[in-house]
Amino acid sequence: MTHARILAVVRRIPEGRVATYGQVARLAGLPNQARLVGYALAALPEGTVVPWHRVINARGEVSLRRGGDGAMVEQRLRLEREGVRFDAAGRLALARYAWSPRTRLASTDGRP
DNA sequence: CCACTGACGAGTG
DNA sequence: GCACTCGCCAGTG
Repeated sequence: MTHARILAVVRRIPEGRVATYGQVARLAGLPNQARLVGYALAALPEGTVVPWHRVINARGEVSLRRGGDGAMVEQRLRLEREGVRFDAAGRLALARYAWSPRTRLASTDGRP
């Protein structure tokens, strides 16, 4: 199932890092299928343990969902709790928090 | 089987 | 940066 592949990738996102929908899709072997990632996360059964809050859109912001802004706020709070900072526009520095499968943890990079 | 929906992305003007 | 279009596909009724 495609959902399983997607979730497997999401589970690998380290704390304090984020990945875009498109990136997750690619890592899951599903290039150009970012929508599926969103769909897979939207269909998450309650109680499923995956860091869904670490998945954001390519603009570097938390995506709205059909349910309302409640969970959107929760997602942002969870990220801030992990050290991810948002600017006034509600966006985060993708160049700084974007996760690379090879980068792993360790380096807090952000500056060359 | 068909129509519609939806946490998106990249390209164009 | 904003508005619009097109591509892509699993679920649901």
